[in-house]
Amino acid sequence: MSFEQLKLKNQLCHRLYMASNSIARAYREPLAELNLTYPQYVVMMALWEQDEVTIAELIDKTAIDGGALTQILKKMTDKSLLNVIKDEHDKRRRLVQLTRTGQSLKLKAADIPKRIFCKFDSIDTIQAQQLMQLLDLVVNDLTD
Amino acid sequence: MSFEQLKLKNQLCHRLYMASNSIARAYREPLAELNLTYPQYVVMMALWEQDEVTIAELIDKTAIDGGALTQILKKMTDKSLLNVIKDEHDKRRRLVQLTRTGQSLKLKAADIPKRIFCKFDSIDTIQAQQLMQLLDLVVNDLTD
DNA sequence: ATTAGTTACTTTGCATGCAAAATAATAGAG
DNA sequence: CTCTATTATTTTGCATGCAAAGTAACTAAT
Repeated sequence: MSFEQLKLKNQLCHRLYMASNSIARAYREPLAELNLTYPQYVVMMALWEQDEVTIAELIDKTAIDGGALTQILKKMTDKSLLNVIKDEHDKRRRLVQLTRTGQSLKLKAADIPKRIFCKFDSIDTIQAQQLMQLLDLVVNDLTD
Repeated sequence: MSFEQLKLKNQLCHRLYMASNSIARAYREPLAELNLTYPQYVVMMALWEQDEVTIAELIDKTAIDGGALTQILKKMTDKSLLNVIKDEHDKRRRLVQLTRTGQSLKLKAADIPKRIFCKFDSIDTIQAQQLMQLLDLVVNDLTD
C-alpha cells in the first residue's frame, strides 16, 4: 500500500482548512476597523439583506452554529448593533433586529469585499465563480 | 449603490467557511472511531509522511497555529500517539516522534479518505483536482 | 383540558484558531 | 567573552464550532 491518499498534498479537506483559515485571517484587519469578528460580519451581511429575522432563519442563511450564534448575538447586542426581541405570535421564537447603528455600519462595510478580492492576484472573476460553484457542490453533497 | 458584493450568495469567503465546516463535520464520525479530532488527524498525516520533525516544521506542513499545536500535541501525548522530545543540538527546539501506537494507527486510517470522498456525488476526480488547484491559488495569494 | 411530542433556543463542556505576551536558548556584534 | 537581537515554543485571553443536555412554548391526539 502506498497510502498515497493519506498525504496532505492530496487532501481536499486540508486545502479547504487552509483556505478557510487564510481568508478569515485576511478579513481580520478590515473587520477590526469595524469592531467585528468574521462570524459577526456574516450575521451583519445576513441582516443587511433581510432584517427582523428569526434565529432559525439566521442559522439557515449564515450556516453559523445555533449554540455559537446565541453568544455572538449577545455580544453584538452589547455593541448596540442589534436587538433580539420576542415574537409575540410564537413566544418560542425570537426576532433579530438591526439598530440604527447596525444599519449604518453597512456603508462602512461596503468596500470590504473589494479590499479582500484585490489580494487575489492569481484569480480572475471567472475562476472565482468557478471556485464558488465547486464549493457549492461540496457543501450540497455534504449537507444532505 | 446596490451593495451587491455584500450579499452572502456572492461571497467566496462564506462558501469557504461553509465548505470547510461541512467537511470537518464529515470527518467527525470516521475520526471519532480513531479517537482523533480533525487537527489531530492532520498532525498524524504529517507525521506518517515524515516522522521526528520539529514543531516549526509541523506548523509549516499542517498550517496549524503554533499556540494551538502545543495543546494538540499535549493531548496526543496523553493518548500515547507521540512524544515530544528535546533536540540535543538546539535546546530551543523540540522533536515530535510517533510512538508504535501512533505509527500503527496509519493502517486504521487508510480508508478514511475514501469514506469521505464517496460522499461527493456531484464531484468527479477532475473537478476535485481543479478545486484543489484553485484553493492553492487562494492560499498562496493570501499567504505572502 | 391533559399529556405526549415537537420546536426554537440557550447552556455547557471540550477543542481549536489567533494575536500578543512571556520564556528559554542560540547567534551575533563589539 | 558579554550584551543584544533573534529564534523556537509555550502561555494567555478571547471568540467560535459543535455535540449534547436543558428549558420554555406550541401542537396534536385523546
